Amino acid sequence: MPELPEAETIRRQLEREVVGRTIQRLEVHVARAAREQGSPAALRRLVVGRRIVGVGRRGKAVLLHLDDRGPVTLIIRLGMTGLLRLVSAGHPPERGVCATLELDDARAIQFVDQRQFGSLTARPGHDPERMPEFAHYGPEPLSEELTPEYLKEALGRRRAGLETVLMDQRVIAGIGKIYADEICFRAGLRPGRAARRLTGPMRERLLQAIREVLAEAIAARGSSARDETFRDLHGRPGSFQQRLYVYQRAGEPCLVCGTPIRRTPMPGGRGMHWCPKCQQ
DNA sequence: AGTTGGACCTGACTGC
DNA sequence: TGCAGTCAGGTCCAAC
Repeated sequence: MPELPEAETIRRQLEREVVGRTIQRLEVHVARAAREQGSPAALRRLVVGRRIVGVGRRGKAVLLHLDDRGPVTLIIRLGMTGLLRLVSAGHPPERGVCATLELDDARAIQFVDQRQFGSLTARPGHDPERMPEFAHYGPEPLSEELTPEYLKEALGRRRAGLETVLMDQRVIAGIGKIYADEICFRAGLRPGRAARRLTGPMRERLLQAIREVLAEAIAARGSSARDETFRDLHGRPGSFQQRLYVYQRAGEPCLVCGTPIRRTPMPGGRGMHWCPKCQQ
């Protein structure tokens, strides 16, 4: 599932490849991909003919900033299985391709999304903070806005478990299942521990773990774990799956102490992976 | 307000 | 071999 590191990997690659190009055509192969916009035609009207002037990211979403005048942003939400692929024009839309953005240089960006949880939405302006999608989003985890004081405030009133809170985009934007598991491990904290029961030193460890894990995962161009379909813009897998300590490792020995990794359900039935010896 | 559970989706896997 | 059931978990929504 594409989370912040995967979205950032795609953002960096798009920035190198497509800034300056104009969107000549937009083919929507699966109408559901434009559901947030209302219709494929409405989406087409807003993006076709506009030039890509920058590529951004907010949380797990990739942002294509279009036009200097009459600014529009194409918000690409990857959902569970979404990815972008840069292909040559005329490349046939294979199974799973939901939309094709044809550029003016005989190339195209394909939006591939098996499970169709992702979406494409165009909004006026370039500032994500003014878009309804991100109105409730918490700070970017790698920005200076994420401070020990903020964490104390944000975790302090939450009765829920730490992992649940880490995955709440209102608290911090961009963390999903894989990195929530890994951050908890790196911080030495059990994912089920009540968020508001963290001490000051624990929050310090948590903050450091968030920054380290996400930065390392970006450097590794994301994770393509066991049942992860993630591929970057050029179709290559990431490599962070080789450095996962707990995610999807239930029953296997902890890489630090050898204790079998445990999997326990969190509210909603999803599993948290953790080491009973390394995590308090 | 915070929390929980279900719905949306499809492919991979499991068990009979 | 086939087929029903289960799991995966990002995000939104309804209900407690």
